[in-house]
Amino acid sequence: MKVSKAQSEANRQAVVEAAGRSFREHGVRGVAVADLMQAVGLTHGGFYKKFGSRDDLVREAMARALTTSRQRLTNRVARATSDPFAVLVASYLSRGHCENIAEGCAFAALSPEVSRSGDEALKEIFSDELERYLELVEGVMTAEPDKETRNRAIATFSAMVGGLILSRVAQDPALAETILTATADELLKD
Amino acid sequence: MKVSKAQSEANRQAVVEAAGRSFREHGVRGVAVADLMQAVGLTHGGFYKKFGSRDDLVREAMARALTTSRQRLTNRVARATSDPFAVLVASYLSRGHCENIAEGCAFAALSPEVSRSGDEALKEIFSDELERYLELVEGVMTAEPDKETRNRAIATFSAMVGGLILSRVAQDPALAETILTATADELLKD
DNA sequence: ATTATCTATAGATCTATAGATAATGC
DNA sequence: ATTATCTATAGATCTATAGATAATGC
Repeated sequence: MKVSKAQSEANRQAVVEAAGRSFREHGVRGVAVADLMQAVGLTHGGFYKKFGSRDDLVREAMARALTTSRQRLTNRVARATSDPFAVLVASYLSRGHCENIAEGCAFAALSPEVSRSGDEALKEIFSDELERYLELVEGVMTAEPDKETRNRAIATFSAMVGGLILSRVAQDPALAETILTATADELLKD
Repeated sequence: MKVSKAQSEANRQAVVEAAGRSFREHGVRGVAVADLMQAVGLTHGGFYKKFGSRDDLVREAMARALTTSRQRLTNRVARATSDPFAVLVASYLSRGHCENIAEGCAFAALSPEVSRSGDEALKEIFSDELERYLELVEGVMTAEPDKETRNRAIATFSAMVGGLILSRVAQDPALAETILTATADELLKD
């Protein structure tokens, strides 16, 4: 029954990753501790030896999910050969991102739920990461940002997040696709 | 204990309205049937004489919330003296709307939660209303819409919804305000 | 007589804890 | 000996139903 210390830590990390995916896919309230432990092949009893509370896991999983997605975006932009801004917008407003909510942007998946959370620390995590996402967009737009650049970065990220969310609401696949492309095209216009 | 037929119907409508507000404020999963009945001054036992199921109420309350918000927007735009598009954008991306989630746009409050719902009829309600909201934006932009107008309407509504959602995530009031104004300014620029 | 609402409760689900079990690590 | 995990369960909460109660409406 017992496993090595290294395996136990690996199990813990697996729970954090499974939680990040499940919370995005089913909502923070839509996942039970037992589900997460089962996803990693454990029973629910051991959960509280790994985490102080369910809320602790929510915070850890969301912080990880947000930084991972941001770093993935950063890497894609860095690898871009021609227009980094176009790569940023296109990879965010892509069909793959729209359909893969479990590994996608946590802002698009969970912002409303987090906004109304009573967990102030969780809201701080989202709020702090929002600043970093905005800095990322800003940095992609220009090497020497000014106030006008920042405002454009904010408007850009608003459209990206809103476009992804609305695309997921549209039941007609053609409309879902149009929302992604129309929003991206408008951002790349000016 | 018993009330008149008219009063009973009034109670039913009050439950639908309280549900619309509570679902937007606390999330669809964050509200219990007993809470809603209590908000109207009733006990939870009578709920199932008024509604077939909790899911039935969710659909009815969300359909009502979406059409009510849309009609309110339509009225404001119709009453606009100069620039209807500016009125549309400014009233959606306003501090009042940001702070009043209970009576605000259900797309901004609940889209992600509805997108992952297993209730196909609920998703159809959101999807169908999305089309009507897009038609509203389109109609405000021009009297004779073409494909390019529609794409701009889509991109506009994406930015509106995303801006409102991100403004609610920002914990710093100054950033919350900047997200609203920067997104609105960018939409009014071209 | 009918019925809108109330009280009470069954059954399901979830978080968190307690104590048992068995493999690790000194 | 320590401890990672398991089984079992307490306590809370939620949906839905059953039957009682009392006011409406024929």
